[in-house]
Amino acid sequence: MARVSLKFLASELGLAEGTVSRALNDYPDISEATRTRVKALADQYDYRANHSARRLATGVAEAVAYLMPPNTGSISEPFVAQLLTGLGQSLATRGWDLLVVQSPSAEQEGDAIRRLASSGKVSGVVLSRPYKEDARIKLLQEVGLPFIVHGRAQNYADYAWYDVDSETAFMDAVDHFAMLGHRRIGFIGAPTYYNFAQTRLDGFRKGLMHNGLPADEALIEIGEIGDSGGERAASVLLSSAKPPTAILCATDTQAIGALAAARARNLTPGQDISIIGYDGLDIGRHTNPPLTTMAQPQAYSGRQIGDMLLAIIDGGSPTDFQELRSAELVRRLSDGPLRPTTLETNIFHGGKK
Amino acid sequence: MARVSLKFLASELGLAEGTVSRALNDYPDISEATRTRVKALADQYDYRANHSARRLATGVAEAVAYLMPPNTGSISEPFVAQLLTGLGQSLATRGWDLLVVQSPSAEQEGDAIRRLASSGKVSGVVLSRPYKEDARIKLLQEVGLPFIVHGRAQNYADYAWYDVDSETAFMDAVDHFAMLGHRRIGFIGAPTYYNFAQTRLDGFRKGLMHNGLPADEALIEIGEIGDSGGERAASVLLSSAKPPTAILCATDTQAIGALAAARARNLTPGQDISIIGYDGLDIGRHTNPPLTTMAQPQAYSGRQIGDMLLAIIDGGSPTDFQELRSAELVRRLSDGPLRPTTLETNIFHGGKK
DNA sequence: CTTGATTCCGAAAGCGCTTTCGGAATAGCG
DNA sequence: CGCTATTCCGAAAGCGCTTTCGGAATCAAG
Repeated sequence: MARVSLKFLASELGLAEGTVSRALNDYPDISEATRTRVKALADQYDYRANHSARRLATGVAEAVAYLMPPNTGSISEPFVAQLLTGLGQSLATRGWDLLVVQSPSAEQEGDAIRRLASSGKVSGVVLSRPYKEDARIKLLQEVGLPFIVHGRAQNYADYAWYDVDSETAFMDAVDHFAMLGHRRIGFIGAPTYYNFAQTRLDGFRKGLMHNGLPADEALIEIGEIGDSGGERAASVLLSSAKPPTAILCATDTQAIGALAAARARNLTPGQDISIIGYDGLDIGRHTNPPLTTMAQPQAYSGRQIGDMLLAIIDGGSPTDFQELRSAELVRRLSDGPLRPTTLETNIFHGGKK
Repeated sequence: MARVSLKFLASELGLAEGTVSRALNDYPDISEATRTRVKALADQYDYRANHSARRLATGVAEAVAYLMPPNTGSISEPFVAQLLTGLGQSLATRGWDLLVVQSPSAEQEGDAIRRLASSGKVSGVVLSRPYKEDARIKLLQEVGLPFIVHGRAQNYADYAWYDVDSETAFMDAVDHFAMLGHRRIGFIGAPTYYNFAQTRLDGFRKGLMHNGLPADEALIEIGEIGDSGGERAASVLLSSAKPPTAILCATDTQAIGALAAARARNLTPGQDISIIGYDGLDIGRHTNPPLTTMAQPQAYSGRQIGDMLLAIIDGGSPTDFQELRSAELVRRLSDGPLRPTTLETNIFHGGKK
């Protein structure tokens, strides 16, 4: 079944190429009769306009790129597939394509973006997991490529983004811990060049303040994203002189690692120590114990982000497309009220010393 | 920074467009002097050939599509991101693009493929998770689009594929269980329209035979992919009159669900009952208890698949690219030797009845 | 039946690039 | 120094589609 061209259809129909094209694209200056005649034959031959030719002629790429976050790997990517699915659905409503682009290293992301812009391959870009100061955002603005950020950078006034309010979520989580009686609350964060990491840390600090708790820097530990990062950070926290009785983690995967670290010390999470994560990963239901977490609504985020990007490409003002969703606490079994355990008494001794 | 065209470069250099093009593409009939002159200016203007125009002129798409498996969602997709990363790396060596395409439903996948083929958007396709009888494969062959299958369908003689030998893996797993003394071994499978599901079931059966164990259909339960499917299937198995003492699961996510089902019955996996999964998901290290699994080497599968597909597109014979890797048992804590527990005695009673 | 409006389609000019072909300029040779 | 071989570049023809423009045919109105 060889590829059929416009020219072929035209000759077959005894029409000019231009006429066939206009018929197919529903131009008003084509009679209903020939329009249906043309479309029928096109269907019959399963004709599909060559995309490159179409793009060349119209000048619109009809495609969008998703910039794959660098350092992709490990458990932390369950959301990538979900996001791509949603994005794809959104684009499919127009028959647009979804490109996945990645750069070999973080340094070369600028090149990748520049290449995208100057090759005209795509009409828009989705950027994930921005840094605090994100050069990519500035670059996208410079080259004038429409884009939307999944997350926010430190200043987020003048571009489009879709984000979850993790700052509030972390304040709420501290409230939750405080309500359970915890006063020594630890925090496992991610590298703060990621803006989300900074935001969550800020939320944690505000939460402490809001509950009249002292900010003890010794209770804050930064680790890599992922379970092993969380495990290491939790080990540090738990082996300190005055370990926390509750730990808040910047990501679920870190929290999962923290659970392991706690158990390795014969502490039962949910009883001897409380641990809460953030993300709402499904897998948290099956950890030991099931992980309490702040779930972000990511089911339809892909679709939403796609729709927003398309609107911007259509000429919408980026600043009209800034959407902040909120996360909600999903209680499972890794948190619980403060109770005087061996750990606690140790702490009290320490405190009295 | 407006987009710069060949024409602009040509006029700027006082050369003909064709000459500039050939200089850029390293044609031998261009003097070294002008070649460097041209390239310098191109660099200066950050020139990048318009891809659509180039594709139109050369006729090669310089892009490859990944067909996103339908029903994507839940935990089962950690590998998608990994695969895409690897694929992208492979394609990047040539500057080719990676398209992600999905169809709204399984029925419409044929249309999606036909559209891909007749629009000339891509020069090749990666197909994941084939069905036993996979119409998509036949279709791809008909339309003459180069492709490679990640996995295999029932007959797999005449196309390219990259797969892991799960049949042998499942035989090995049965051996393992038998060595631990188990004789009532259950199996939780996936829907057998997926060929991998059939393969694994076959491996299980062969394993039983190899160990002289009877094939008891009551010990085989098919469930959906995913944790809840596994949980349901395990519940059925465990609440039967003669429950198994060991369960083999077609996927890790099902096994994770099975762990939950066992614990819900106050059975401790690894002691009262043995459970083994397949996939080697990282997350298995954090389940309760950590999941013993047969790990497939998927770290570089994406790169490998990409390289194979490119070779085929270059004219290689698809049948020269069929690669079978093997999985290996990763013992964690969800399996153990058969021991007479409450469960066992129940079984013996049942058996004597 | 003529005139001005409409309706519908053909023709042609690109979109930005590649690639073939031929010819001018240069080099190599006796 | 004349002649053939090379080297290097210009010109032009597409690739398959879109879109503007103008004109032929049809229509309604006078």
